[in-house]
Amino acid sequence: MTSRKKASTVKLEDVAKRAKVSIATASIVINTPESKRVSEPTRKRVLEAVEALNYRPASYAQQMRGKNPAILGLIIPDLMNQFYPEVTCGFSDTANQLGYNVILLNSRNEVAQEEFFTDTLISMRVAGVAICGANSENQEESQREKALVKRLISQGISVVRLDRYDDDPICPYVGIDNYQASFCMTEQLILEGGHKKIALFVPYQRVYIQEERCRGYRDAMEKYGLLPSIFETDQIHFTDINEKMKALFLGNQRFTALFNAASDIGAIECIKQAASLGLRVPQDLSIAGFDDIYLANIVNPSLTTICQPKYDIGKTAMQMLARMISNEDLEEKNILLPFHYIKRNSTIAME
Amino acid sequence: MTSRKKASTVKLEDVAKRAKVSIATASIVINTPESKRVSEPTRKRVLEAVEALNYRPASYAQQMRGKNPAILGLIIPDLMNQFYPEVTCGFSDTANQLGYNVILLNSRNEVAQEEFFTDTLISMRVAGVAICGANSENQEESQREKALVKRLISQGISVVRLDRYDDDPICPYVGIDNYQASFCMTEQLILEGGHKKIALFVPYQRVYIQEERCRGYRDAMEKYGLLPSIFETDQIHFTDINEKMKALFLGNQRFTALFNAASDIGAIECIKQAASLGLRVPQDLSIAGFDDIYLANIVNPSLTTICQPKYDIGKTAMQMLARMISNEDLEEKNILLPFHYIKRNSTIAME
DNA sequence: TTTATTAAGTTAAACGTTTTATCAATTTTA
DNA sequence: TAAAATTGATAAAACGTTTAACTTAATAAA
Repeated sequence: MTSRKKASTVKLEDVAKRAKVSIATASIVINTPESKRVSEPTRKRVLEAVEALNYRPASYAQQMRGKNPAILGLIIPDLMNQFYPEVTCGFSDTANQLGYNVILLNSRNEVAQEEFFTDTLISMRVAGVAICGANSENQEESQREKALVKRLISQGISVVRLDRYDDDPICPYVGIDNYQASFCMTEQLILEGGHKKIALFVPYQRVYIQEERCRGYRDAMEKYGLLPSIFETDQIHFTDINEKMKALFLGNQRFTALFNAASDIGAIECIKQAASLGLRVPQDLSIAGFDDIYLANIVNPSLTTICQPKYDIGKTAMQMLARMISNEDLEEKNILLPFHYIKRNSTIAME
Repeated sequence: MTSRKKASTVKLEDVAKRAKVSIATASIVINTPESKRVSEPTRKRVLEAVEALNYRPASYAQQMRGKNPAILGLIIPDLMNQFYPEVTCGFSDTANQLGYNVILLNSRNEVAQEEFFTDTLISMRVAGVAICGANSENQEESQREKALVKRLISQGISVVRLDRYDDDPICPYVGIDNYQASFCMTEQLILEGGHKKIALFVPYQRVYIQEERCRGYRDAMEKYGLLPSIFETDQIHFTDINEKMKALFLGNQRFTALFNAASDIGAIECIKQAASLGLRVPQDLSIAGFDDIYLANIVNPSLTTICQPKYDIGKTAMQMLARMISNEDLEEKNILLPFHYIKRNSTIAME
């Protein structure tokens, strides 16, 4: 990066000169409109100068004087994934309403990027950070990610976690009850679809929320005396989906339903693979996903899934962050928002 | 917004104290690693203190000293529209690579929001702004939007425009040649599809790029001696699409092709409406869109369209902005990136 | 008249960092 | 030995804004 010279902009001094008053007076006019300390004609002259020069106080100088910056960081793993623009919207719309600005940081699922961003955010002395962590590849990355959150907190920056959380909560989080959601979907497949052999697909990276989904599935199956069957799959590049599906749905095991608890994206990939294997969805095989991205309703057949309140997750995280920043104590440290089971055409329903 | 107190963070003074040196020395160690002005043991003590306290210089103080901020603004109309996350990615990935951070501002297609954002960005003294303007409802809004760009420029802030541009260029822009793209699509429908009666749908808001698309369509039609038929439609809520389609494709005019030049989103809506009217696409009616959003390839039938290089538009805008900020003069003020005609299943092809 | 009070402003310090100028101590050169 | 140069560190100013403390002049109260 080439070094850059600061562009000169209009400053309070210019306003004061034009209005023929001291800098202090100009500042008072601008900051305390109700103050009686300035006569009407003087106030008018200052405001005219502000208007004429289009003056806006430099926020860096205000910040130096002790004002907390109205800047927040939002770290997300992948803006191209349909899930995140909606979360981002919820977060940033709410932030704007509350008078904050948002620095968007797209980590591309790399912890190293997140670490770099963290340094930047500390430098900026942002008021708060919302983070939706990268898909950690392994234990070491998970640790680095945790360290990074702790580093932010140790610098006096408020942090909330989005969507993904942890069994060892180092900061508040906002998400849904993944256990309940997974339990609910499994139960629906059993009761509504009449399935007895249901396979669960989860990613190799067993982050905490994925474990929760496994647990929900397992408990639901056991509640109805059915045998849980959990399979780890490549949910990033889908390299082994085809092979696993062939074994499960064409072999002699004859599963009748597939719950891809990792994501809708993955479930849609499963629908594609089913077609290539000559399986009809949902007649031969019911497929369910998780997230309810926009695509879920477009794809053919449309996808039965768990709807996560994406916009609300972003919105709630922002509201939470605002409260943390102004040191209100949170009545509840973690917030689980309601989810919805959405029945579409990729699963059968018994009459 | 409640007033907020600044959180205390570790400062250079703390580092200096811990290392038992002056603030100046600490600063020198941190900023000029190659400098010979500090002895090895001293340097080591300082770096240890930095490490121990996890010190990062406050960027607002650096900014006050004259360093240009590494912050840019990106104003987009609607993050929920699939088009923009991709542009945003291209922009912000490139920005991060060049050492900049990006404030994302989602105007929700409201000029008033854009004006508010502009104030904020001026306050922050950002180095540059990339703006993709709101869909102006009328002439007055268009003017306000232009005024806002001029205001930024007058404050010494570099500005580029994305995707949407103008006949009166007040700043550089990045996009595609909408005239050529529209001409190309129309010509393909004529030559490849053998169509003679092709309807063009454009939005009521005739922004400049929409005019360009009209012009391209018209010229292509006239080149082959065909009659242009341009229809203004509600491309926001699609309230009159159904009615217009009924008239054109079920009436006695018998158009055989529809080019929705406004967007893919609109074209996909047209496909839906065609189905509800009992028209088969593409057998009864060919439909083409504009943008090539992700959905275009998912929808059934998949959509023939013009592919805009979304990621590259963002990336190129960022590179341009970087050059403007460092005062390199641009060899070309405006950049039109290549587009592609993409044939899919929503249009017929003669053998 | 003298003394408070009020009105309408101004001065100057502070915020955290960088950098220029300065200084003291040491080493080199004449 | 004295002068000059070098080394290693520091003091202080500057950046743009806010604000507590202060000033001056006019007015009101005693």
